[in-house]
Amino acid sequence: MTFVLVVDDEPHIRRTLTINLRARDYEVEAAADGRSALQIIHERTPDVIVLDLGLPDLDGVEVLRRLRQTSRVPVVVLSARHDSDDKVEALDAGADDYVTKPFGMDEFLARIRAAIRRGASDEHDHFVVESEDFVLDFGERQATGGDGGEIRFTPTEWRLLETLAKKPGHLVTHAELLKAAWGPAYGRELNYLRVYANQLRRKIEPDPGAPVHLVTEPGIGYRFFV
Amino acid sequence: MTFVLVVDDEPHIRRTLTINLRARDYEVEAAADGRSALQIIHERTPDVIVLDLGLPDLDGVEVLRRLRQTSRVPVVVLSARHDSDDKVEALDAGADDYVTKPFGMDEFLARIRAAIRRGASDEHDHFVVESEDFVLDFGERQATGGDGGEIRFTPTEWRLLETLAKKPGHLVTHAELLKAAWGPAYGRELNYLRVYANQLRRKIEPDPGAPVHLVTEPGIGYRFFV
DNA sequence: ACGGACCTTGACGCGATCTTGACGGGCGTC
DNA sequence: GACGCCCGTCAAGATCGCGTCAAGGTCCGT
Repeated sequence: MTFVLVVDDEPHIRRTLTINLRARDYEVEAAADGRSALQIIHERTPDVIVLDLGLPDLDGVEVLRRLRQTSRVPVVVLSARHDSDDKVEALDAGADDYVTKPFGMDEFLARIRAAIRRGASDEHDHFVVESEDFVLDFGERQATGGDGGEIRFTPTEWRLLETLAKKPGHLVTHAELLKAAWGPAYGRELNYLRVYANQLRRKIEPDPGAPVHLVTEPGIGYRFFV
Repeated sequence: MTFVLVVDDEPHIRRTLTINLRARDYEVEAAADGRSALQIIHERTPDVIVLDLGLPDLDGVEVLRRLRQTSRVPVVVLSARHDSDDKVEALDAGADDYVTKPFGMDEFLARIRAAIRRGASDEHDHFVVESEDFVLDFGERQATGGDGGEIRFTPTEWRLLETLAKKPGHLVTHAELLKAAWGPAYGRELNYLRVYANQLRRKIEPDPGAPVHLVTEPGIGYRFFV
């Protein structure tokens, strides 16, 4: 089921969008302000987010920026403002699309479909990785050790592990990992990677001193083996 | 350099967009009809495509459909029609964004940036060189010997090998190799090359004393044979 | 305000890698 | 045959990248 998050402070709009989306068999959750939106996103990443710019607490663009630190979820921005500068700002902050109120429902739904289609490419969200030493369930965000005990990961550790596990056996460069786990603004903080690679190894490697799952490719990046 | 393809039958629009994009340091190519657009795409995939719907030969939506059978390149559709149905059709055919003429250049450029940002899903060049004695996978940075065992190369060795392997059979001069592997400041450190050519031969030549893959051209440079 | 979980940042040691200089051999020229 | 040029070979020292650790700092919920 495709999961859509609608963020708008006007109850009327929230209601209209929710009803129309539910009628198309989307699973919809609604938030009235930025904080609760970020909260929901943290708990469960939506497949697409509909975001109004004029929010009571945080600015919509600010929500977008924070979101983009950690995620690539498609975001369709909604706004009453026709001002071109606002559009530019939102798009550069990481919005995928910008729809001006008032808008036709058909067009809106088509843009949502387009956004979901794009997002679907890199998120095989519900996949599970199993090995002798651990089971990683990326759909449920849950990990089990070889002895059956739960392994706990921090959000950043999990994001790293996920981008590595998406391409088992393949080289993933430093830059790719930093972008995926910390956001597009990070590119040179190699020490972060060293610290986290270390932490991951302690949790998934039988012998962290001689890693077999998380292998480093000197000067380039890392490689994950199931 | 980011490569943008502009497809529009109106010379005036083509010119305006090309000039504005080039001013932002994009590499731009323009096509006036659908067939030549598909031709260009076939030769070299752009990072983003700007596509007008009203083309003289093929319909824009048709171009989009054919394109989407083979590629996921971001496409920004341009149209004079405000009609909602057209938007829906284009978006469902695979467009990433839909901009209605007339539009502000700032907004247009922001949408282009957004499209490029999404499309940049860091896939590296995936060229592979195979011979009896080894397989070199430059996308994965992985090398296998004739016996199936892994061959390990240091970062500098890879850079050298890559610049040589890009032109199999062709002469590559000392200066080219030094610039590619060590940077533009290096040009006279021939001894580096000797040391590394030596190391490479030990790893890829069946008989390092009589090299067949990495051949030296006295006084000029080296030549790589598959 | 307090405490805990998490993220950031700097320092340090070790091993791999790079740099540098020296030496010897093949080849052509004088 | 002697010399110079260019290349291959080797090994020692310098440097770099990585793993490791621990001390703040930040953000959150209680």
